[in-house]
Amino acid sequence: MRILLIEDDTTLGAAVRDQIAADGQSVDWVTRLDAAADAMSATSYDLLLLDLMLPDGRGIGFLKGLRTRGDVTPVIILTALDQVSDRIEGLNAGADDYLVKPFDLSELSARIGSVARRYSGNPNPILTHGPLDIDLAARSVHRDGRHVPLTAREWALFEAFLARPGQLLSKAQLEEKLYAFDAEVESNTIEVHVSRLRKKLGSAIIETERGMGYRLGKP
Amino acid sequence: MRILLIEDDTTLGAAVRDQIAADGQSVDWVTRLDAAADAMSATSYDLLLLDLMLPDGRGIGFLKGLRTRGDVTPVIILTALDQVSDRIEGLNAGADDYLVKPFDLSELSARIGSVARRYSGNPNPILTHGPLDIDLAARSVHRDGRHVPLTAREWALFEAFLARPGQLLSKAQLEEKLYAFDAEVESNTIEVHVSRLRKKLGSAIIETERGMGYRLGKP
DNA sequence: CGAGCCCCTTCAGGCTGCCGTCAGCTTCGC
DNA sequence: GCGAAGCTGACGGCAGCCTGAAGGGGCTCG
Repeated sequence: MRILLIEDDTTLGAAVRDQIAADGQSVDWVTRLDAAADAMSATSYDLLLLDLMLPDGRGIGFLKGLRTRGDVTPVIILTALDQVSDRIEGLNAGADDYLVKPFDLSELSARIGSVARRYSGNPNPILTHGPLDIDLAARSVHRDGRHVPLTAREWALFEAFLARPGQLLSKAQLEEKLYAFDAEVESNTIEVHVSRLRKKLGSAIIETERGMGYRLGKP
Repeated sequence: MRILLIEDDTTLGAAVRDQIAADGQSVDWVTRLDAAADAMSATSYDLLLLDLMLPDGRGIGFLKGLRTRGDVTPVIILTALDQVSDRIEGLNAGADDYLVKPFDLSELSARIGSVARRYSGNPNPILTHGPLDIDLAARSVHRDGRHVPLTAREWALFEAFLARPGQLLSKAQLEEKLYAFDAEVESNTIEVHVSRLRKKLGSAIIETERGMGYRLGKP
């Protein structure tokens, strides 16, 4: 698999390059967007690792440009900006995943592997939970074999439950998971999203513990 | 798991403390390095969360001091400095992980869980008490392997007993624990809830000390 | 640049079941 | 055996939850 790394921080870049190489992949490393464009016209890559803050522009624009030209090469965003808005912007721009710096190199390997599997035809690991088949990497859920589309918030909420199966999660905890550290929510948003998840995935999927919170139901 | 939080920002500190508590861990929070040293000489902790910039010195020095004295308590660094040099310095000084502010509280939980697992091997600590298996984080109780659902009040009461095993707790103390300061309870609410707990968990679980209060029974 | 669409948040009305209260009974200490 | 303290079944009120609907913001497409 050929990977193009676009990162201007030389220390981090070298570390990432070495990690990928150690995983047995082939890497090209550039530090500017124009160099990235050159490299991509010369070679076809299977995956881009894209820093968002670069000397000659923001990576978001570069990514949007790619997608509007119909390029579907998988992209993982590397960013120090860990505002939720930036992640959402990145994903909306067509990124497949993101990593917030600083990150573990092993985590990087895992995400690369996940994206690679998604595009290589090898099936991702599928969780099954009752009538549900969940592909975490592809962010897709099937209910009785039928694909159920989830919105961003719904997926985030569902993921929070999947991460701690059977554990009780208070509304406060779920809000922390869905919103930024400082975000203020002053209504029953969580209830509404839980309600929508139940409607889509089945009413038994999430159990209510009155006065305490919610938990993932038994399969 | 006992966690010591060393952080001088009161807003962030309170948020972190609440998150950890919500995860079912026990937290002590200090704002200075000398207070941290005091706390550590008084108690043994399973994990330190260490801010690097503190009113009475840099956390790095504190951490190095710990390690040279042979202390191997896991340390997660919390820092606003997201320079690579600082991370490397922190890790070289003997930190096990780091979090760059601002960070998601859920991410904090994940890292704590990861360190905890690395050092204990258990995903969630399970207390056993006679026929009961208690998972504080998940807020679940199993009796002879069967899940016993508790309501909010029942859980709060049960937690109060678990926090002080074997210790006598007066009805007044329990009321304080269950209700806000200004609470007015003018009946036998505690008796009723104790009765309900006994019915669910077994009659031996809570012993009555006539005229004095209640205590958790022996396993 | 405007229209249309989708998603998210907010709100309100309705419902469920938890909790506090009470009463009658049991247990305990003396 | 007597009084006080504790136990527990029953029940109504209301806090907490559910959900349909509406409004607004952002994105896409023409």
